[in-house]
Amino acid sequence: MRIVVARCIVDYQGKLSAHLPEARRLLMMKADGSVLVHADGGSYKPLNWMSPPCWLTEEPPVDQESGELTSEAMIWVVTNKAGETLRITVLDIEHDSSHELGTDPGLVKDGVEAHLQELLSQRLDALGQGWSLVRREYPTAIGPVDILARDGRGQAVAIEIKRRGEIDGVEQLTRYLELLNRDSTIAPVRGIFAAQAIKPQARVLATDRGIDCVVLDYDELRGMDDVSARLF
Amino acid sequence: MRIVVARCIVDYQGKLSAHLPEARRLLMMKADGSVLVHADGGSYKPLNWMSPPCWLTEEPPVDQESGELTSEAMIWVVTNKAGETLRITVLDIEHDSSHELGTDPGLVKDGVEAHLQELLSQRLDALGQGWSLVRREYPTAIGPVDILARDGRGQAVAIEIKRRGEIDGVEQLTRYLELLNRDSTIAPVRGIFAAQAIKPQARVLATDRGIDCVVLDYDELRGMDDVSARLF
DNA sequence: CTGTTCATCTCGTAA
DNA sequence: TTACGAGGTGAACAG
Repeated sequence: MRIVVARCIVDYQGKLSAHLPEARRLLMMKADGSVLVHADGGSYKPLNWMSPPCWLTEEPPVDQESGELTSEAMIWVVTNKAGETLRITVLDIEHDSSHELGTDPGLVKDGVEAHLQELLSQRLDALGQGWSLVRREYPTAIGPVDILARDGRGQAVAIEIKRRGEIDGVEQLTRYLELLNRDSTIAPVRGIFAAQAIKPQARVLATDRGIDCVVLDYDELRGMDDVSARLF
Repeated sequence: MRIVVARCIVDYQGKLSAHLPEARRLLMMKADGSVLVHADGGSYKPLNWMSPPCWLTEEPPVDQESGELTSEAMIWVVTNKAGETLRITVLDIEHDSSHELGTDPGLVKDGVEAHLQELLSQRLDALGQGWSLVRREYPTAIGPVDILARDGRGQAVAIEIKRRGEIDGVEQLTRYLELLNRDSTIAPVRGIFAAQAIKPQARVLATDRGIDCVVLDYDELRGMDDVSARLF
């Protein structure tokens, strides 16, 4: 990885056009050819970048009109297969170093949506007494339903789980319910939209369609003994 | 901005748990307190990070069990208001430098959805003869429709514009049409789904619902003289 | 290979 | 401040 701190001008031409006026920035060239342009603020997203696979070439600092050499140190041009280009005009370099990092062993995660699904499928009693799991990832023609269960009265229930409950999730569950209710062997099927947090508009849409909303508490699901409130 | 290249172990505890085993990585500390941990590959997303506002403190390298100093150089602890923490155990430092970058003038973009909407509203003649704009961002109870227009026969048309036409865009337009068609002053309203590219499944769903699909050509809309083909 | 879904999404913008 | 939608979304996973 090569790290450069320099005054620079950056132009991206591709899916859109983007231009960065002259300023001092951090330029990161990774081993896979990708390039990142970072400012001293903002979050993890670079101001501008080129994703791999891509290739970096260096253009001589020739003025496009006069054809003469300019005072600029160099122009880096990064291109990918789709023809998108990132042009970095480097005006002066404050720091330049290269480092051998090797391949990274990678990130280990815990607590994503898959875990919520696993937990809830094991704790259907959190939804009410007598609930039973039919199966996780219950297949339909348009994709798998997160959980198919039966409630205390034996009626089929399709459960869609999200970390954050937004309108898209309600649409998704609606499509599943429409399909499942055509299947006479399990119809009628009702829906539950379960998430760690549910946006108001998503709740309104769900309610309008007769879908129940449930807010999941990760810690409560994880705790084996204490489920503070039955939902049904 | 401080740039450090070092062997390190990283642990994040917050919205989820994440762990990075020991390896050599680039650590970026920005002026706003945010920290990024980058490997020499992957795209622009860091392996691990903490977004601002947050604060970095340094812990002495004390072993948690024995209470004695360990051989580790130091532990950086980054915390935010929500109590999420990023702990970086720095084992040895290969590079360490600080740079004054100043505030960045920022990015200038061109070619996003807003431009498409602006262009199309000015070039409704690209859809057919005699079309007229009612208004952009036509308000409904569930949000504004991108464009409301009238076609050559005076019928109302709701146009939803996306850069990439996917299934949720069709769902969105469907909801608008349902609402608009309850309004007797403008009903019947038909729909047009306009995008630079439309995914096959989105096209199927749109067609099934009687919504016309239009592929927008950015350059063609921008050009004043030449509209190669009328769409209706 | 395409298509779909998740994300510590990030980021803008409007109410 | 919060809520919502777009993104050069990226990244993982299934078909």
